[in-house]
Amino acid sequence: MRLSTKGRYAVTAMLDLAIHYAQGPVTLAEISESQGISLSYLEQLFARLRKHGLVEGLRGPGGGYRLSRHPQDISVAEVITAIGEGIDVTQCGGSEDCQEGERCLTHVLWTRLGKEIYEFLNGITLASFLERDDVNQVIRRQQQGLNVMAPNLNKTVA
Amino acid sequence: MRLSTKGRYAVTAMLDLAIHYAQGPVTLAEISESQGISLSYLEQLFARLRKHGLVEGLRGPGGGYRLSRHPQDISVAEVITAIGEGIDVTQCGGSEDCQEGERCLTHVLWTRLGKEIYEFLNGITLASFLERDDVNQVIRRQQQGLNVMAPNLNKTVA
DNA sequence: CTAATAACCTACTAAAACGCTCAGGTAATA
DNA sequence: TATTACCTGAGCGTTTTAGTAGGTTATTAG
Repeated sequence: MRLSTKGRYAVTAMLDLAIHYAQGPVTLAEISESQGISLSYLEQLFARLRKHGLVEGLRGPGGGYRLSRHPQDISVAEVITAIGEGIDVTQCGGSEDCQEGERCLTHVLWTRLGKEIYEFLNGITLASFLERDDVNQVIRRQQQGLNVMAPNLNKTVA
Repeated sequence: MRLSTKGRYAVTAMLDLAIHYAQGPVTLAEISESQGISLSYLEQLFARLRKHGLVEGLRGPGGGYRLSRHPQDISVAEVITAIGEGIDVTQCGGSEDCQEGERCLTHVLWTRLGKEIYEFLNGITLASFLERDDVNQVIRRQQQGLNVMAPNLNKTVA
């Protein structure tokens, strides 16, 4: 479980897709401009998100990216682990071959904590996060006059 | 809120101190050997932990490091933020000067999530973590014949 | 059909962070 | 006074970060 700016980019970009979930695909150029992230960098991040089946890209004019699953079914943990491929491996090999000394203790302690953090983030879905009062307020303020998407998050789109 | 190997080192080292809390100071050399971390690197990490008032060093023969507060009163979040000084600052300055566009949205979204993660890790103290059944079992297995510290975690030491 | 669009792919790069080593301090205790 | 152990800083190789550059495919609007 690694956590850095890279993860922030990925999560906020995914939230962007979630916000416009009912309004068709979003281009990376739009995300790039609105969030101030380099386009090519976004492409690299989305390549990983695509490989992990979180998004799908539609080519050509009118194309862009959209979530391949419902915002309810994508957790923050999934997004973060998708972009951080070389996940933390503890020094003692990884699984079984450490039994003596405290090195094994270190291993147990950290994997326990890491698992806990993962479970926590896995409980937060894109939809659940956007539905929170304070978050929803900001989104609504940004979309004055536009279609508010929040109510649409709860029904499946054909 | 950043999370990497560096944080793992700090947290596991602090847990080490917590385990031996009732048994006097622990030298960095011991931690270095038992956990397989470079001594000088440990010294650098502990310099930061000390600056944040989490540990105190005792010089001279028989010296070492010990927690400056009770394991109950030190959270995992504190340890991680102590060693990661250059904490994540969002691009839009940090606080107030972003009001237009979605950049502000990004800001709000991530700080909200980051705060949540912090609160979660802040709820886990060194003591509470060590008291868990599965963790405690491993510790006990390591300390066969030695003084088991777990019961001591609940009472203050003079 | 054609031209514009936007995903997709590969390689490269400057800067930062990471993990560590080395060399030398300074302070406290036996 | 000698040992122990904290403390500091400089430097170094590697990895990650964040971004650039330049291309190719696929799709669609005109």
